[in-house]
Amino acid sequence: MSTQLAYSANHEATAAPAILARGPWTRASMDGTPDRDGSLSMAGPVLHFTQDREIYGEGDAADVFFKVVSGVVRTCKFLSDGRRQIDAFYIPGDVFGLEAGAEHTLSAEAVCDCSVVSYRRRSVGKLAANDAGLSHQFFAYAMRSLAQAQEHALLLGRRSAVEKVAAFLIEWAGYSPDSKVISLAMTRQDIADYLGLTIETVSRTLSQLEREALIEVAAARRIRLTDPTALRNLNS
Amino acid sequence: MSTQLAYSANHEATAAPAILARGPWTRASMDGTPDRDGSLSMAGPVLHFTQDREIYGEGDAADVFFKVVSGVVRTCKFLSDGRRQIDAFYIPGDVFGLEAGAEHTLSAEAVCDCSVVSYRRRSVGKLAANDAGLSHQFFAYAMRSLAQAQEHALLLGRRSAVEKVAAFLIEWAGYSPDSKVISLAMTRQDIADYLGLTIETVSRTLSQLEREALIEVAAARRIRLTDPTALRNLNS
DNA sequence: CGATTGCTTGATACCTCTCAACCCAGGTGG
DNA sequence: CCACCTGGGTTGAGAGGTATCAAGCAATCG
Repeated sequence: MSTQLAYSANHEATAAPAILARGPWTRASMDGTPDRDGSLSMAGPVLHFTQDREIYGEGDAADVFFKVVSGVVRTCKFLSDGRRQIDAFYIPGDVFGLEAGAEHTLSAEAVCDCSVVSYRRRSVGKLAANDAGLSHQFFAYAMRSLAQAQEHALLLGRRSAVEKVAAFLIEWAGYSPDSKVISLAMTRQDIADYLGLTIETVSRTLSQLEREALIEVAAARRIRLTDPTALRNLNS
Repeated sequence: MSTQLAYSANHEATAAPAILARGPWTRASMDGTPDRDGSLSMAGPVLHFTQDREIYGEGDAADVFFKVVSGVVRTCKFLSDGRRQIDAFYIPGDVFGLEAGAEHTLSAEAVCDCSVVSYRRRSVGKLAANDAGLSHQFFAYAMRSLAQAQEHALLLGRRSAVEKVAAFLIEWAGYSPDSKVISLAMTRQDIADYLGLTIETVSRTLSQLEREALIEVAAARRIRLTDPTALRNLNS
């Protein structure tokens, strides 16, 4: 938990701007999001969620969407027997929960204690109708999410456990202030459900990578990339 | 090959309208696509591709996108060692190849001989800028594709081979005129790469389902769903 | 402290892959 | 016309990777 708080604090300090700046094209952030173009009036209240609290469920009315202020959020789907597939993690600055239809197609939950801003979708729709630029932003947002989902499908369908874990580490190194040390907000179970593996396989694979001196597991949630290049080469 | 031709002919006969009507919210079709709202002038020439011909490659300039007229198209990604993940199949009426960025993020190939109409993206963008309805259609299209990709990720990450194959059969039964008999345009390899399996596992699983009397493999590309309900129950 | 939670590790089972042989239908050319 | 070849599909035997089941460890929290 201390690691989680450290992680959150980390991002709260650098805050949204830095993360938005890092690359809107690789994350589900939106430069055109209301509070960036000055029309802050559209933003609803900031909401707080404690760890593992559901933000919305699959099938819930999608009349609002959110932007992460601090902490980390996950979106996921469930099978009736409880199997879970995590679709994406969202870090400060990222937008999630935006839908075309009336209902959410996934659930969203707080990975750690986190706060999010909500936006009424209706008012955004009206705004977009009069603002070609903004509506293009929405399209771009959707297509960016799509590209990520497709990359994720490739990983799930065609990569081995080592490759999956390596890809995960590299992805998160990119979001870390120090790209050599990763502070994870999520549990092994979250990682497993994101990669389509079991918790044990994730753990074993991390141990294996440590044995091979590619990484160093300083603490369970704190991983140093000893050899990022070799790690990257695992994914051809 | 005879089965493929039969399949194509089938769809050519009923043609785009029927397939669009079947449910734009489950497929990557677009009601707002130019040739539907009367501005047919925007459509480029109809192009023909023979089986397995590449329509565009990952990284190619995405200045045009396409709509299937007849036949079936697949979009996919490759790893450097040749592993392939098929992202989606497109049937007549479906739009594919639309991007937010300048480049295609996937490759597209002809599953069987097929013809497609091309559209210049630039002109569509201009049109959308003046037409809130159309630009919303683009957003809806992207979000629909996203929802499909997420469902696909759940399948890839959390379902067993039988469940995957059953899901595939049920999906295609939905696109078939007779929902009990499926005519497949794609090879076992295509199915395998779509489901994240090997060709042998697909074959074995189909045999198993036939042994259990859930399906009947009339011909390699022609499958009758003997017990659709049981098949559906496999996916909880 | 004892209990709980998250994580690691081990032993084993099982599912899917790999490698290989074979079948079958269609097309080709002698 | 038939032998042959080819491509797609099926099936089998065995290997391997990941899951399952179970135990143990460390940190946190009451």
